[in-house]
Amino acid sequence: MELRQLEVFCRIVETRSFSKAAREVGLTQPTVSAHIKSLEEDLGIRLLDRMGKEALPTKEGEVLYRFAKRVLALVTEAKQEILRVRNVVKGSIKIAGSNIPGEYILPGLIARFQKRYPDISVKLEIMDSREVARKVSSGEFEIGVLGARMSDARLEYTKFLEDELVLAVPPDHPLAGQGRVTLNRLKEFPFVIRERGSGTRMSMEEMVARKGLDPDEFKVAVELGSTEAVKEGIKAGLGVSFISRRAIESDLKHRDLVEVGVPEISTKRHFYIVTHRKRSRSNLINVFWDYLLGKEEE
Amino acid sequence: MELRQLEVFCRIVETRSFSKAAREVGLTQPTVSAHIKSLEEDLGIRLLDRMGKEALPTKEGEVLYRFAKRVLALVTEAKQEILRVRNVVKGSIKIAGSNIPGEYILPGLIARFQKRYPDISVKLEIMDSREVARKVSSGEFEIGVLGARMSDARLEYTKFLEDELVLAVPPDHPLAGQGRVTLNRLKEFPFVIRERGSGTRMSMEEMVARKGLDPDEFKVAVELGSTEAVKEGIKAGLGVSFISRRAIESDLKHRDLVEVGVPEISTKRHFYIVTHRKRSRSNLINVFWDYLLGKEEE
DNA sequence: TAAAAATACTCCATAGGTATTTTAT
DNA sequence: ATAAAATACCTATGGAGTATTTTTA
Repeated sequence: MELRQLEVFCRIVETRSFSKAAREVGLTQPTVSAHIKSLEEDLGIRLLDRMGKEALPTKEGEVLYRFAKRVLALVTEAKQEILRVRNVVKGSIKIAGSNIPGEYILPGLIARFQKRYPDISVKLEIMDSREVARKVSSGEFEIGVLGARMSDARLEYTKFLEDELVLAVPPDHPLAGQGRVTLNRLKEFPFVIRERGSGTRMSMEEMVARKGLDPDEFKVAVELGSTEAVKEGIKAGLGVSFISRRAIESDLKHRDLVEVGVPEISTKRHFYIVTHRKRSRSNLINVFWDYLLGKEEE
Repeated sequence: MELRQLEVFCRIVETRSFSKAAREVGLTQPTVSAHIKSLEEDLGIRLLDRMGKEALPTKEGEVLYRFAKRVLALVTEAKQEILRVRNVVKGSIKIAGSNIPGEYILPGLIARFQKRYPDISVKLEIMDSREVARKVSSGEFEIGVLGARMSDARLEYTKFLEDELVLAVPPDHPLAGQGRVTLNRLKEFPFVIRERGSGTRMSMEEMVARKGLDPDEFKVAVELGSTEAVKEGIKAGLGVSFISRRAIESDLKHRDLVEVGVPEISTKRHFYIVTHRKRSRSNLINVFWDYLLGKEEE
């Protein structure tokens, strides 16, 4: 059974004529005859009584007609709905955000985004950068924002905002009064660091690696699973750490933490928007994507 | 857009794989790929994101999936319903009956028929024989019962019960005491006759025509549109008439009318079941048809 | 006779296949 | 390396046409 056949069939029932139906659907009469023959053979039942002047549906034909009309209407509706959905800016977006962007950057951006697009609901889930990458890669999330590129050929990264990793120490720390420190000297002090999978951790390791040093040369006092935990760890005197300036702005202001420069290394890093290379972006995601990048330029 | 394509598409969405879907619908993977390609080109939109390991529907694909499932379910339902309807003995039958069968024969038969098939509702419409033929010919009725064959190549007649036309006169009529009369003598008496289109009228005319007489040789006092009207006309002394024995049984018994024999002519006639030669008989009609002919044999 | 449907046929698009390549994990 | 999808290519079915015949009003 084919849709074209159903269309032809319906037209015949409506016009009571093969020839008229043929004209109306833009086919020739023999083609229409063939369609009906094929349909009747397919169902194993006579659908139309050809009564010379007019063709009338049999009992079974009447049943088919009712169903066929519904089927054809559904197909038409589906096509319209598909076209409509393409341009619609209404629905919901799921974003995977790593710790720093998810806690210090995205909430504000999303709040403003929702003011501009009140019909789009946004859901943000926070996890570490490795998870962000994994879940975008697997298709669970369409879009993510994270603090380091995770190597995965399926992923496409777009540079987002710039960030700076600051060496933060407690106010009573030996380095607190010095303002700056060499990398070599730093090795003497225990560190509080994030888990593997954290973008901050990765950026940190890259920074020292670029100077030819092995991250393992540094002393690790404790490994913690979130930015806030690391901050508290530093304040408690467990050690020092590189940490996003965005996460400790108020701490620096209140001198709960003190920044120490490390002139040898570049402490800049980027956040990235990550999407799946092979996944088509929905209209909604495009709107959000454009919004994020627009904000960056401001 | 074709139904096969929709089926393949749904299977891919469900299995998240072209190959698995291909196996499940009994096609090869390249064929499945081609179907999706064709569907996507047809709609002008990407429906599935091929993400290596798994294929996920796009936003538009999700919309199509929901519609496609409904369409396919409808088609399945339609097929089942068509098969079901073929064997069902439930529904309604419309019968066109001419005056004599409609008033004196069918009501009783239909009453017994409905006891045997309580799920079949029967509607009987009474009209003269010509109308019965016309309405079956035009397809308005599937079946009719009438008192004379109307020439119409589209119609198929099946002999039904036998009937007899009786020359009926009022009790005070000159012929009433004689028991029999010659055709020639009959020409002296005015007739009450049915309208053209009546089976009784046609049978009557055929009877005399078979004897080489012109029906116009008889005197027509008045032409009336129903059997009952003719009966009343005879009783009122307007004239005599040939009339179905079935219609005047009680009148003869009570001597409200008197039968006069006309030995020269055969007064037998048949009723007929009439259907359209080219119209397929529904199951219901077949059941009724069989019932009628079964009754006749009893 | 005129109009409608069926039939016969031709043509070609495409659904289907197999074999192979490309791509992604 | 393996598995999936895409591509290339071939075949045959059947959808579409034209021309004609058959049927019926």
